[in-house]
Amino acid sequence: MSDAPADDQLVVELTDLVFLAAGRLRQGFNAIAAELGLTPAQALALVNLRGPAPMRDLADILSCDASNVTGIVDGLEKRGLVTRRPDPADRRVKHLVLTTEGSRRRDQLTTEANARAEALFAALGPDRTHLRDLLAVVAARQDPQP
Amino acid sequence: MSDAPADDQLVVELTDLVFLAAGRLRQGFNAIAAELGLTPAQALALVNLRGPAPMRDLADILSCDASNVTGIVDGLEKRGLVTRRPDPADRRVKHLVLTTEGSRRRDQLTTEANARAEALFAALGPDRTHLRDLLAVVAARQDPQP
DNA sequence: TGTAGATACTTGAGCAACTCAACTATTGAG
DNA sequence: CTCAATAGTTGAGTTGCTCAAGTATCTACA
Repeated sequence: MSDAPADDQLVVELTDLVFLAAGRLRQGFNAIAAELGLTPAQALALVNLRGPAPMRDLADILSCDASNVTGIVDGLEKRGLVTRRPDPADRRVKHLVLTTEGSRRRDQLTTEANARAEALFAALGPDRTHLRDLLAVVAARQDPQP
Repeated sequence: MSDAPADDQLVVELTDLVFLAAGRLRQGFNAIAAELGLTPAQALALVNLRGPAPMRDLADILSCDASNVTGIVDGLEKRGLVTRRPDPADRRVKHLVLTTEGSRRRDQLTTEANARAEALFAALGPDRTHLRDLLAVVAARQDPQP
């Protein structure tokens, strides 16, 4: 059995550091979103819109209620970044399609967010692959506790 | 110069993994908070209350507006977990003091949250120290971009 | 075919968590 | 003594979310 208090301390440190890194990344993302006139949720939806896809799919990706997506997409549509296109094969479904401007804004968002992330991880140098591998092990765990 | 597209891909992976790990940790924390009848913000405030401290300090720790703390502490006080004690030396200040029940609930929260975090990081084995060291490098960076 | 149950989306009510501006009470510095 | 700064509160407003209910449509099966 290993040293329990030291173990505890390590887990606390890990938790704090993960939250800190995520916080920096999110803060950067939100700042760019704001520059582009988007709320964080709208920006998050936008970067997850590649091809045309039903609204339901977006709700699944964002793992939130469908009614939430309605509001977020309303905002994107009002800004002319996205349109709802009815699916002829299933008239319940509306596909979300990026407009030209929406596509442009989405690319800008991902590019700039990536640049910020790049800057954040730059200090690691080649160890970045190592960090990824370690985090991948954590990610591979099934959701613990019901 | 290194391979730009591959670099980009790595940064995207790192970003996703950090968000995923943070998401799991937060989800676990919020679940425990809910079990204890606390909202996430209340739980976060509670774990950051050690000794008696001015409300201002808590606002700084949580890096949020002072008026936000007022509401959160109202909730904790209504649940009997915390009391406001006026500072005799500076009558503008109110110190937040944990009640016995508040202390108990706080310990429970930290203990259980730690157990969940422990479970999340368990798959790493001894590599946990390595992960911490890498994340510490990231954390050491000054906030990039103004 | 007809109908019962599932599914996609919307609407409305409501809550949590936040910010900002304005206010009161108090303190500290000149 | 006065004036700017600070601690805390209040109220208005926003965002992001959930849940319940409703409409329209689809699917399966008896």
